[in-house]
Amino acid sequence: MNTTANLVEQKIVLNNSVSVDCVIFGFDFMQLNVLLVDRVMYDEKSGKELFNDLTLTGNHIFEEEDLDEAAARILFDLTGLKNIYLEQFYTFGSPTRINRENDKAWLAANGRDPNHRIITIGYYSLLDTDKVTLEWKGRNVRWVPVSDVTELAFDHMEILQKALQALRKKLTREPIGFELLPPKFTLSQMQRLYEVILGVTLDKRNFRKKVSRMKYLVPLDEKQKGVAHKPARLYVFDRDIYETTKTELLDFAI
Amino acid sequence: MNTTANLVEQKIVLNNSVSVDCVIFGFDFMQLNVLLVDRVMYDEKSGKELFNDLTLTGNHIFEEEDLDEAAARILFDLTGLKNIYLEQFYTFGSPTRINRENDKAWLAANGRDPNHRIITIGYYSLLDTDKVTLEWKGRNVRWVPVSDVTELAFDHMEILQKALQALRKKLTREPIGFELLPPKFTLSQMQRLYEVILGVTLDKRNFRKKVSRMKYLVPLDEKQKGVAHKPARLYVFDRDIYETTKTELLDFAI
DNA sequence: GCAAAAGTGTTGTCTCTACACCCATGT
DNA sequence: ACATGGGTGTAGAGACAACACTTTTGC
Repeated sequence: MNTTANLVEQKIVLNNSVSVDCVIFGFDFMQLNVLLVDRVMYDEKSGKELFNDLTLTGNHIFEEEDLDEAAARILFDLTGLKNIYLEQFYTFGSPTRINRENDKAWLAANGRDPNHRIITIGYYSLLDTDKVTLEWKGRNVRWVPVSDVTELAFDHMEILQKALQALRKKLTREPIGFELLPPKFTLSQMQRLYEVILGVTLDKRNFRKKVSRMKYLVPLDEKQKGVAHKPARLYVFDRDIYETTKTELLDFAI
Repeated sequence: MNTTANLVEQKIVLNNSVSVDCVIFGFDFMQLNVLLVDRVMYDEKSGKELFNDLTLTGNHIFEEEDLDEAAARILFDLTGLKNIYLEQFYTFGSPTRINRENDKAWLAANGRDPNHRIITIGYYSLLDTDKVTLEWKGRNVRWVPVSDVTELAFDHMEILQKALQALRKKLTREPIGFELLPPKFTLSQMQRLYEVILGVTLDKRNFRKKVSRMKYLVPLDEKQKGVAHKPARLYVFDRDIYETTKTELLDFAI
């Protein structure tokens, strides 16, 4: 869904039947958030508010633009960040994607044909909420804790759920979380990251035992400073070691 | 890519920028095959063969048709089979997907604009080669062992590789292979299935130990008949037990 | 009786879960 | 001195890889 129409006018879009939707997850050590856009619709005559809800962030694809590039552009336009972890997870194209009255009314009011099907390619990304100054902060884009989201416009709730599922599956198999930690981090910070994103609690000793087997997690001779408790050892994530030692898990599950 | 143009004319297609490509894997206990379509192009004047290669199977999406339905229709048109395991795995939309001369010439000769980008949604499916009577058998659709495929038209080699990767990952985590076995099967047949599709060899005793922990694999009081060796016990896959006992693996990997 | 595939057990190593206390620092 | 999070070990259970011989059938 196009929620940033002002940007589209600058270039020729590929066509009006395909878009990219980004599920932008933000992690802040407290909770997992998702970036949502306010959608408000007023009655044309009375000016009365008809509804006020939220959508994911999306946009059209430009000519000469790869799908990944379109997703990265949407992310950049909203956050000013580049080179962020971004992954395609599913494409949504049911002919009945848009069938609620609110959604049809909103499209019609925004100059689009509510009966024209749009296929949208879903991407999710994961970034540090605190590193972002939202371009539209305080206006209509904001972070919402994922656990608070119960309803979204269009079929965006379904897209969000599928994105969350894909993110969690990925995080359990690959080290995609280290961009969210400081370059030097403590094991407690790392544990907290996994707990927040996976929505579980983990045993501290067992977590450390597991982690001590990850060769790409390099302990430093350096400790935290200025904390009112025993200072923790710092670690770094070594991508080179990860790339050279990683092994496919082809062992099949019960 | 549209390789079954005769079918498209019957209905209105959604638009000319989106298609579905199916990577149809066929298993036959000997090897893993993929269904490919011959693509031959002749010189207009001399009638000389310009090239002769292979493509995956694909088609446009009709109005009022869900993406999954489009993929199922392509599969049905080629094999006459319905209710086959089918899964969306990735969407390909690079602006430079089609940039080889052969591909451009072929599109132009088939009345399409070689510079018009088509985004294609990839599905893979998995079925029993022997259960299929190819609708176009002997004409231009045929099974090719996956290991023999080194080159395909367009970006279809990339699509095939990504499909194979997705299939293998899925097979290691979920019981998607039982449609390929007879309703009552032996453990050796099941082991062979995993070996062929994953491209590995497994230890018989360890395989059976693992399998004996899968409660949804129910041993019968019934044995093979008419085989010139010790007859094997037969098993059935119980989907109900699988659904009720399956558990998410959220344990994260090293 | 022979060919062909079925079926079975052990050992050593590793990983998992569950669980409770002392340590180093800032205030 | 106290509050705060850091850091550690064990035991029992289950899973893993490696490895070789006997059994049952059809011919």
